[in-house]
Amino acid sequence: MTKTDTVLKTKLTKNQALVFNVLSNAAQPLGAYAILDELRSHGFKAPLQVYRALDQLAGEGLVHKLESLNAWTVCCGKHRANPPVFAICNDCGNVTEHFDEELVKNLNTMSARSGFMPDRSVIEIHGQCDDCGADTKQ
Amino acid sequence: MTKTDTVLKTKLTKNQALVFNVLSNAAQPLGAYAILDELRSHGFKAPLQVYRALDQLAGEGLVHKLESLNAWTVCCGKHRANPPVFAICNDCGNVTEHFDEELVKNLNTMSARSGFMPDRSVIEIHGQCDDCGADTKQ
DNA sequence: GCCTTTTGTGTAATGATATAACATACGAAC
DNA sequence: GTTCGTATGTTATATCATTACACAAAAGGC
Repeated sequence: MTKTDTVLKTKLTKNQALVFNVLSNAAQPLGAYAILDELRSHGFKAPLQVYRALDQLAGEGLVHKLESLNAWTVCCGKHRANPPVFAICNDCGNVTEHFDEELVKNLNTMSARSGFMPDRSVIEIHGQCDDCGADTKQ
Repeated sequence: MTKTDTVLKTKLTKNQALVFNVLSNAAQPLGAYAILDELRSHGFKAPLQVYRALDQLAGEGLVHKLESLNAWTVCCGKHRANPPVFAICNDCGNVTEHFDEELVKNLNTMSARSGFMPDRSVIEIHGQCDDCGADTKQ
């Protein structure tokens, strides 16, 4: 717990709240075992305590899993029903969450062409963020 | 080796060719350890033999990793420079590879807004495929 | 040729991520 | 206050991936 004990939108259980707060205060996405280590001082001893909380939080849309990093981050909260798009910087590791109506339409159109019914979308773009790009332009 | 010993586009090493053929003949994406098991009869003994081949094949664009499944599949070969989009059926597990110029444009536009330079995109849509959707309609 | 360098391969050990199975505690409903 | 569902605790294990080191085979210079 470093920055803030974030206001919770939903009634969370003790473990869910602990995990959510660790993620809220993290500068970058964390792996489940990193979260576990953060919470050992609160009595956490086993990965399952973390995974259970993460699964429940993800189910409520409060956190997302970054599949290509095997890491977790809090939801920015700005994308209503739209699937999130993550931009992941190869250099500094920063991750930003975005959403785009047009892109969602495209995905739906594309899915419809083959009769596919989308349910959950994983969109993660790896590349170089603005800051790191600026750094390398001498 | 069941269906065909697929014609190779590039000069592959022995292990790369073995792994590529296993994936070519698989109905669905395979995990690295499933590939390993398929190749034990060819003398494979350690996961690294599989992972090395997969990394090299992925580098040449001959196979893709499905990040949300931790599994691997051959490239359909139809998407030139465009990032692939995978549709993954929750029910039957079938995975189809697509691409879409419009979608790529959207991703690029979206990235440009925040000064992000895309390099590699992971786009995986989970849902229900046409066949499985038809099954559940009465 | 034959030496050197690069690339591919073999093997063991370990690290990192995730889940199964079962036991216990706690709060709400009745 | 007993029952029942949900949350939690704990151990063990499954699954996915890499490190470190050794050896072999092909490619190029001379």
